[in-house]
Amino acid sequence: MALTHLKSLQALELALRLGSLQAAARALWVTPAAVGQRIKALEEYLGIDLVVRGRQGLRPTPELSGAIEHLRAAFQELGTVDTMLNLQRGDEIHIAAIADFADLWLKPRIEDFKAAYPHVLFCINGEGDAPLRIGQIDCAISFGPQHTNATDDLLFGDFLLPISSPEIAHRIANLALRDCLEGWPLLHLDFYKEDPGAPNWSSWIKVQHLKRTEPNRGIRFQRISAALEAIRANAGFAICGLALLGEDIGDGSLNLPFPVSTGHWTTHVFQARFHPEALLRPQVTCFRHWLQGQATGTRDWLLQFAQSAKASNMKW
Amino acid sequence: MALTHLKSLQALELALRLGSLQAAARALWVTPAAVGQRIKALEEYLGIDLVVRGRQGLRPTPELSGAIEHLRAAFQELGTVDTMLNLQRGDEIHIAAIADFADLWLKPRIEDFKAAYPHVLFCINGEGDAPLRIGQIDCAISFGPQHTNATDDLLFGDFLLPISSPEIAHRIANLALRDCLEGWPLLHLDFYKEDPGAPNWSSWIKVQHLKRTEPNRGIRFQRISAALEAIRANAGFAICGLALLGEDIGDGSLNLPFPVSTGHWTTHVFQARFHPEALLRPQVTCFRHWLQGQATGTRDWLLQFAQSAKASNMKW
DNA sequence: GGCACAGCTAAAGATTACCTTTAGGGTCAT
DNA sequence: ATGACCCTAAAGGTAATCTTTAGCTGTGCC
Repeated sequence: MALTHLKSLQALELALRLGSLQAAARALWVTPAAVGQRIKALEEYLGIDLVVRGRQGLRPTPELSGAIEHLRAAFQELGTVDTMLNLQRGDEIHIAAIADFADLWLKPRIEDFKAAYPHVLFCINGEGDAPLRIGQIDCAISFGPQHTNATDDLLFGDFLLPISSPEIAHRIANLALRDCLEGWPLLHLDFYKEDPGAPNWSSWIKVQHLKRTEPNRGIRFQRISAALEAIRANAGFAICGLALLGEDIGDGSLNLPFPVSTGHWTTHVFQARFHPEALLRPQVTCFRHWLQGQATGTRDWLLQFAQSAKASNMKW
Repeated sequence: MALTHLKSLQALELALRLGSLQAAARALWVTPAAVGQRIKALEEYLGIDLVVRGRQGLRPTPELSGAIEHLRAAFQELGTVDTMLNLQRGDEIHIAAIADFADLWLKPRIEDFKAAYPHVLFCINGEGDAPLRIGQIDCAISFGPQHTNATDDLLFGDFLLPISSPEIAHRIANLALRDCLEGWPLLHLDFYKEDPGAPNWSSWIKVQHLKRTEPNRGIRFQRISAALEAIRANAGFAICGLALLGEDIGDGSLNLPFPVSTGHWTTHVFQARFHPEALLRPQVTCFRHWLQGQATGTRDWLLQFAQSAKASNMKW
């Protein structure tokens, strides 16, 4: 009374769906003869014919026709099971991401993914759960001119605005706008230096008509995270992309002392390129979709934020 | 990329559904160790645990939990496929039925069943597609007092009414009712003789207050079909159950020259008894349901027919 | 605690299902 | 015709999967 000939049923379903034994054989990674044998075994077990080899492909016999839709549904479900279980498999995803992006955007979010797929290990820029292996970059995330080819996923461009510590923001709150910067150190982030659209202090001050001596003087930072650290310690002001600040804006640990309307979009964008071979692994594809979803969230958040400049020209 | 470990998935689903490896092993007709191996093989292939052996049964791990419902659905569908294909298998169903019932009710209808399940062969009272084999009665159909036990399926009781050929019906159409029978032969069917509720000519005529000499005289028939033949040849009248006449009433090849209100229900009923072991074969169970459905159809038809006596007291 | 019992696990050998290979026979288009 | 394509048949080998046997672990009972 037990269900037998599962492999025969599988072959039968595939052969009917694909229309030929050969196609089914390719899908199953076996020889066409094996598929024929599987089906024949079931036919002989049942004592009835199941398929007729007609011109241009296979056709089911009347005896089988009633069961076909159930057969198809069954293997559809099994396919889903297969995918879901494969997603839970142990796998290492190796990511090479520009350091600031990895530290400030990717790593804080990736715990969310790891919670859903606990057996997936990450190696980000050589560090993480999985050890570094040579030649194993599944996903590279860069910041640069937008590529229009299909192999790159656009994540988002950023929105740059001066930031400071809450303390400094408080101290300048009552000053006239044009005097706000005078006297404070200006921190310069190398990160955006190549971006033709990203403002530096010199250009931003000129556009905003602020009073400021020596706008190019100040400390240069190669790493945004180091600059943020300095800013939290009241070291001065920096022009930084909001997307990388994440919670720091919302929870008040960093402030935006100038109107949103003074911000500018970068022309460079963050984009991810996946190794085509890596996308054969369901985990990688799953991660890709997750990454796209997260990026869309950030993009929408930035858009809404920048939009708010028009609605209310408030200081933050 | 092909779906593998089908047997493992089957064992997994069964073990989870039944709650233990042992129960699954019984269902699959293998040893418990084999079930454990199947599941373990899948676990090792995936590299993740799928079940935990907790107190009182198996429980799925979080990694598996999301896929369980799909797994269950898949094997539910496959079970349906299995049943449907098994129904199409070649099988012989051996029926012992009281002859008149077999000839007049069962055989005319059974073509319908055979069309749906072309590979099922029937042997009815030793005749038919399948040869007679000793000790192989799957279903016995009798006419007698209704059994109240669960092993007998009630099919229907019959409704008895005088019948004649159309010609005779036409000839008596203008006579006074009480003179209708006088002069015609009365045919007696042995079939209903044991039934205490079934009228014979003598009792029927007395109740209807007809004028008739020697109501017990006439020809006796052991087989209803022979009597019907005679009636079609204008041999006279017979009191017969309508269920066995089938199309003959509807298409006018036999007539009911007296009002429906003069009819009587039998106290005996047709009932089917299936061999318990035979019911393990899906074809037999399927036939049983078909038989019940057909019997219900006849029962409803009879009821509606008898009911019509009250609505319109018309002659047929 | 000691003990039997039930259910799962481990290891090894046996068996069977299943696959590949090779060869052959249809059908269709050139 | 003839070659391409696809399915079928038969034979042999491989690997999956089963059984057997023994051992382990927790549970209930004395």
